[in-house]
Amino acid sequence: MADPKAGANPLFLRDEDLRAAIELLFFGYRDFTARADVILAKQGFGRAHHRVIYFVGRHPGITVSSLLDILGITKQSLSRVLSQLVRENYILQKKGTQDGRQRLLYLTDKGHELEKLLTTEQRARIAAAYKDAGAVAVDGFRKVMLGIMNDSARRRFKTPEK
Amino acid sequence: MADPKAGANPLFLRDEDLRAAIELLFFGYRDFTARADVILAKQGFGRAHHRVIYFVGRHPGITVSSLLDILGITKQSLSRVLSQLVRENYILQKKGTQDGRQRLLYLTDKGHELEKLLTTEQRARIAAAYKDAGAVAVDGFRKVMLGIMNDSARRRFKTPEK
DNA sequence: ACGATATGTCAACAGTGCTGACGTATATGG
DNA sequence: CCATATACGTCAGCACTGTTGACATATCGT
Repeated sequence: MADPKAGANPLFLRDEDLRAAIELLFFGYRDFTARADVILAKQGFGRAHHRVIYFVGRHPGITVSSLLDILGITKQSLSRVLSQLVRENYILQKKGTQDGRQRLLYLTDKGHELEKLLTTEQRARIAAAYKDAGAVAVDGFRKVMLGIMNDSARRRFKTPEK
Repeated sequence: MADPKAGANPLFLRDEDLRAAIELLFFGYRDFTARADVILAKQGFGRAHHRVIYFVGRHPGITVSSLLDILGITKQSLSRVLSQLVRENYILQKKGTQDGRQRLLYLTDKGHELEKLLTTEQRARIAAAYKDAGAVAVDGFRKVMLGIMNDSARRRFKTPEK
């Protein structure tokens, strides 16, 4: 694009720029998830399984309700994939010690293995894109993505959760 | 197991940074599409309908096979939503003049209306995020998203296609 | 003891991918 | 002109994932 979109007039957003952004998100997200989808299909799993595996790996001991908050789906939808993952020994449930109603979720070794298999390619893809783009671009990417998401999701990134 | 972060990655890319990127994409994309999904649901449509509406609006006169290339789905999947959109008068098909086998796709007025309704909020969301982030960040966002997507998709952005 | 909360489950339905199998119209090369 | 390839459409069936609605059980807190 030989167009002066930056510089003197940085806030002037043409329709073309907005359309481009929509498409960057569409193609980027599609290609980002495509490889993992293939691996999942071979195991009889889908993207929902991946998300559960991912976030349980990310937050060991997470409760079912926290996981529901993160995923933004109904408990019935989660139950379908979660119970399958527990049954097939990818995820372990432990009764909460403070609150016995809770079922704390952990990856088993088998679960860790699958998580690694699934996200290795995704991490490599991100790492390569980050490296090519450079540190300043990475910071810009973060800023824009944070701006796109809802407040509730943005808060996850603002407050260090560990 | 608890901490494989620093060390392996050049350019200071910690495991934490890569995980954050994965989550930025997940939450960003999820929230980006959520509002449009609600509007679509009210019409008995889904995200697939939106994509068809969007890309036909973007490329008036596009052929079915080009649309298939862009969407990356099978013709049977496309047919289901496309024939519905044609039947309900959102999209118009014209027989190709050079090649009579082709069915060139156009939005009807009704189609344009729906497209506008669907993407107005998305554009506003992008515009707000872009404004907050600033021109430098926008450029970085573009760079990273281009780096994440596959070559074939990236080419759509490199070569100005109109 | 009682109401609220955390979780699980059964059932039905919708949307959107997929594969496989055909069918028609049109273009193109020999 | 004919044979083959291409563009498009469609029927059928299956899988995954989201939804709503209705219940059920265990546990917590008062």
